[in-house]
Amino acid sequence: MNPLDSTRALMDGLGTGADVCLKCGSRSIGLCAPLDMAALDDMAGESERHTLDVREAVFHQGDPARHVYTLTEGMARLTRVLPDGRQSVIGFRFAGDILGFTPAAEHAFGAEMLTRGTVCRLDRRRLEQMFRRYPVLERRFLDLCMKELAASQDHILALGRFSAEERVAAFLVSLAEAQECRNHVGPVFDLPATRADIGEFLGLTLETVSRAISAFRKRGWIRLHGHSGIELIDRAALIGLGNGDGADAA
Amino acid sequence: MNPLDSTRALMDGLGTGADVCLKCGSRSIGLCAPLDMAALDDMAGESERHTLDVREAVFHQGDPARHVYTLTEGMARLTRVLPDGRQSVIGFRFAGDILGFTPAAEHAFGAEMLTRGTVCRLDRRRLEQMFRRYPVLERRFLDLCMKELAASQDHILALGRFSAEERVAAFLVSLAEAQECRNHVGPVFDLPATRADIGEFLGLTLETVSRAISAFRKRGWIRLHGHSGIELIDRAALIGLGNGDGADAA
DNA sequence: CGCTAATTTGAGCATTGTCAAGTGCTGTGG
DNA sequence: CCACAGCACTTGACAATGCTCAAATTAGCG
Repeated sequence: MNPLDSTRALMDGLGTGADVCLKCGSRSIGLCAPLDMAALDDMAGESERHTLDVREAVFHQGDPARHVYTLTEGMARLTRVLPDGRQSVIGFRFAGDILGFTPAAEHAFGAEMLTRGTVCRLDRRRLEQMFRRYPVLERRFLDLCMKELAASQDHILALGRFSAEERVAAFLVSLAEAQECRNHVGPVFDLPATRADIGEFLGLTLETVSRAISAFRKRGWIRLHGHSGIELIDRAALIGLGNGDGADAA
Repeated sequence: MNPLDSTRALMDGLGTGADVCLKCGSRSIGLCAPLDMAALDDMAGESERHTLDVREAVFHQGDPARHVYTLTEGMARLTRVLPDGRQSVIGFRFAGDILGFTPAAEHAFGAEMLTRGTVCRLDRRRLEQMFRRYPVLERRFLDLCMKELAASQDHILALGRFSAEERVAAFLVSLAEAQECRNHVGPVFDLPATRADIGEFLGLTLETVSRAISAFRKRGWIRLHGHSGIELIDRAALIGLGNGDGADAA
């Protein structure tokens, strides 16, 4: 593969347009945004592009963490399995997000595609070299990490304090915002995660997720388009539920 | 205050001994571990030490994030309040931990002391200058951030998939390990968090936390020493519950 | 020693999980 | 292009975990 193609792939997938995203507030998503062309060419020589099928794993929990991935196309879920077999979805990732960056020797969770998609793979040792050569890149990682930490804390809040419907509402809104961040057009969003995936993410059973979604549908807040399309009709209502700005507010 | 005193305070509080902690695996806790003496002196000139009382706030949710704090003594809780008044404890922090570092303009959560203690306060702009002068410091922040992120994901797993008793067991074990990391001696650990604090952290009510602790006591797994002392008699049993290594394991 | 706050414990109830059966996409093969 | 098979989803009835409300008990602190 031509190294420059790989660079373009990274840039395209990462959505490195000059515009500021109105929803997520960041100047751009993805890893390489702060690098100039010379640095990008430098980096591109080291990265490989891979295409993955639905339900295919990017890496497994426990794998040696030899690479860092950038999801350039598609949607993935991060899963963690407990010793007794219980599984949990830690989070979802979209085009432009980084997968599998860790200072640990092994991946603490697995990553599987929910759609067909592509990833850019970069050797971890090479990334460390890049850090030394382009310090701005390390700062980029730190900022992304902090942002992810903030998102994790939001999720902790949701799991600890929100009812089933509140969690599902918050999830739907954040899914819509994530897709709007990535230049989605039209009122219908992709929902490639199954009810089971959503349930494992929100700490609910798939039946409870289904009931919540049905309830929203019956209230006219959403409309379903087949199994993988969803339209938010009354987003304000969903946000009201999902923000913890409940009716019991003083 | 003498700048060098402040440096010592940082070093002491951060537990920067040369030994590797057997429990948490890191070479040392705290911020300044990788800096040499010259850098420490440089940094010390910028930091201020503060003593705080029980239940006093280090900073509030929504405050402009002008400073970064190092908790040098005592235990603190991080809290987040929702618009409707529901509150959640995001986490607990101990001597050596960093508080309030964020790239955002405002603190997304508040920090309050659970015990009397001291913090070292460093201006955020000065910290950014330190990053440029000592790049190793930025890497230190990145590693700490990744570690915290991993801890958050563990917590997400616990909130989403663990029963009440499993969560309380995991909390007690992690509390014990945190104190052992910080050179605690003897079998009795401090438990300055109230049942309500623990409940808000674990997504449970204080009554449910109390029932779980009572159950452990009746099984002989723990012994209470007043309201703020706890002794783990059968740690293996608690770990078995709290690891998700349940009885249903194959 | 007495006051206050934290904790413990109990009883009833609500939300969510479990189990089960039925419906409707979606994609594949004829 | 259509029929069928498989999977995801929906819905219902019941059970259980954890919450709510209430009262009693204990620890800590002056």
